[in-house]
Amino acid sequence: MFEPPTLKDIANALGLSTSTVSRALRDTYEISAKTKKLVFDYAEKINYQPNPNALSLKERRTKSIGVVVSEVANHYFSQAINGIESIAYDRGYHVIITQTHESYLREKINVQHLASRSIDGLLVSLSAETADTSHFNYLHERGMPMVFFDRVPNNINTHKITANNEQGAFEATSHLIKSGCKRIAHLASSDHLSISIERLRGYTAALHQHGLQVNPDYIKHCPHGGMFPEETEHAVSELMNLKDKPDAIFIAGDRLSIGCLEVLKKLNIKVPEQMAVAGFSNSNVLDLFEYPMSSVRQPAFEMGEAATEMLLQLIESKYPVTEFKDKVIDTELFARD
Amino acid sequence: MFEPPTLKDIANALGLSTSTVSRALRDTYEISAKTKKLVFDYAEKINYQPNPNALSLKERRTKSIGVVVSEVANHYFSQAINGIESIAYDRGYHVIITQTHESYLREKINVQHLASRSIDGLLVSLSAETADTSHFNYLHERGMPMVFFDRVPNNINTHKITANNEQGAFEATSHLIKSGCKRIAHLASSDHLSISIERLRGYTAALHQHGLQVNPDYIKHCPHGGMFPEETEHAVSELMNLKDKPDAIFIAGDRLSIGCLEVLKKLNIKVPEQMAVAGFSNSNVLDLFEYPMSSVRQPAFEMGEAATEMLLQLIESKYPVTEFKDKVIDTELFARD
DNA sequence: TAAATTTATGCAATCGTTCCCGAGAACGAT
DNA sequence: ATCGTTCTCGGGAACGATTGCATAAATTTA
Repeated sequence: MFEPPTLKDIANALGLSTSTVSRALRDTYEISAKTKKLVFDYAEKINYQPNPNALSLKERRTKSIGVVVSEVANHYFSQAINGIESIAYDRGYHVIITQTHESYLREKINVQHLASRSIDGLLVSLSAETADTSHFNYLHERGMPMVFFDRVPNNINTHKITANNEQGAFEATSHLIKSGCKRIAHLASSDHLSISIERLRGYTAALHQHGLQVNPDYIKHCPHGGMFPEETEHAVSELMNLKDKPDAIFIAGDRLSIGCLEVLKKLNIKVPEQMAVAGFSNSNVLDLFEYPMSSVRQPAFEMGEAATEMLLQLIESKYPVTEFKDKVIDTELFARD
Repeated sequence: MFEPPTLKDIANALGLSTSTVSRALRDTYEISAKTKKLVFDYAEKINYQPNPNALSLKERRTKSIGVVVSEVANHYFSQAINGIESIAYDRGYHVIITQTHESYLREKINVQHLASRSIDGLLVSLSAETADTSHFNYLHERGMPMVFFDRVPNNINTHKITANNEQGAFEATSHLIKSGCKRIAHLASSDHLSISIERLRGYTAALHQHGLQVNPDYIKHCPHGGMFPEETEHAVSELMNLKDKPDAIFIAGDRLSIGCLEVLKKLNIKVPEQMAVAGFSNSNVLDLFEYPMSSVRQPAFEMGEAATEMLLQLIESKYPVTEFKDKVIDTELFARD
């Protein structure tokens, strides 16, 4: 049905060979000016576009990069994607976005799919379920360029870019403490994620620094990052059923924040009077509340940009890269009362 | 660097020809069982994956569809995309997502890019800026299968799927009236979009039915659908500067709703005491407010599914399709007080 | 005028895959 | 022994683009 014109079409119409047409279009020195003009004009007229599949086959690259994130509905990721696209488009690369919905299996399938689509490189933020990264190791060992951002593995030697999670968590927790909270709980994503570990570290550091005890009962992990509402509900309920209820919660993520607020509303617990809340989130909607929650913002757009820069550097490098960067970008605390 | 195995590699290793290997892998009847076994096992061992570019070149199709939406951060679109992916993946298609950010130029570039990537079909929701659809007409005339959803053009004859915008707007506006509001303003996206026209129609119908006048000063359009904060701010300020201020606003979209609430908060106008608000939105975060706004939900996931079904039908049809559906799905009003 | 050089173009291989042919072997039937 | 089938398999031409090499014509040089 949809049959775009090819080099051969131009060649036949003009009584030239495909090689001449090809060279004319690519403005090679060995083609005469008038032939070039002839070809240019005709190509323009029929709106010729080179077939990208033929090109990819020949050049052995697709000029497209794959992106693996948990969900585009997450504000952090949608902003990061905007950063990724801004760089990629500028450099002539296409971006293929896939979502894991925090599922390990989905991640594996997506990565497999992307690799089989012969993309030039991979930009990844791990799913909450992912503990085993062998599907990435496999590709990495075979030379597939990849850069991790936000949620990074520790056993793959490549560029990584993360927010300063420990600092962000420290500041948010400290803010809660300074607001007068004493019993601060922590609602976290799955416990093996790099971001979870780092944010937990910041949280405990803040407690220690202010002479508060770390109460293990106050720390709740959601293995699927709050992807299932029941998960969050269960965690928050457990906190509320403690005999020594927390008076604040430091929440480790966007989706968890929204989920947690939903549960608190359902339980009819007033925020912030009965329960102070602060956490990581890139959603500006949270500012619309009568009493907005304090939030740690990650520089999502910049992280997307930086990760893409790094990936393109890997892709376009003539020699195998052996020195890898581990870039950490500071977060920003938007303190509210 | 990353050189996946090819048919030839298998053929050489096994002392067969590429055609035999090809046929063996595709389980053709003319290959003996033991040869098949041999090939299968070896292919399995080296994890052979057919080169998709070579396949696309040969088969003249890419098994991927392009999606054009304004923003993935919009909850309506992120849910629609989930619907699209659920169908597409099941049927073995890949999904390439592009964002217009409500820009006509960006849309044109993206569509051009997608077409040049020789995708098999297109799933489109128009940008707020788009008045001229000739970039789609051009492709459509040449036989590119395409399905429009949500924001549809009226001069392209193909499958379309929309929410019942008029009904939704009517219900939301009626709800405001029944809550006692008399001077109901309407904050809309750009005035040539199909959704804007239909929602405006529902809004005026509701006013008429309840014996209220339609005041043109109360109707404000944002040409970029609130993509720029100043746009919304300007529109809302104008409403607030009227000598006969509205007592309610019916808002035509997700982004506009959030933008409008931001402005109202900034102007220190209490919702809903000083200003009742209702509108189209698929964001569940709005329910977290102390006084949640009533919202019209579109069945985004289902719309994505349906649009994809239709598109795949067009793509895979043996004969040119001439009968086109225009599916309208009902919205649902979530009334709050 | 013949040889050398430049200029402009075409031929053919290549990328990885499929598929139309055709080739050879095995086998049974005549 | 010859022929027609059937079963396996390989050769080679596509698909659309690029590119090294060959070649013809045009031009310059000796």
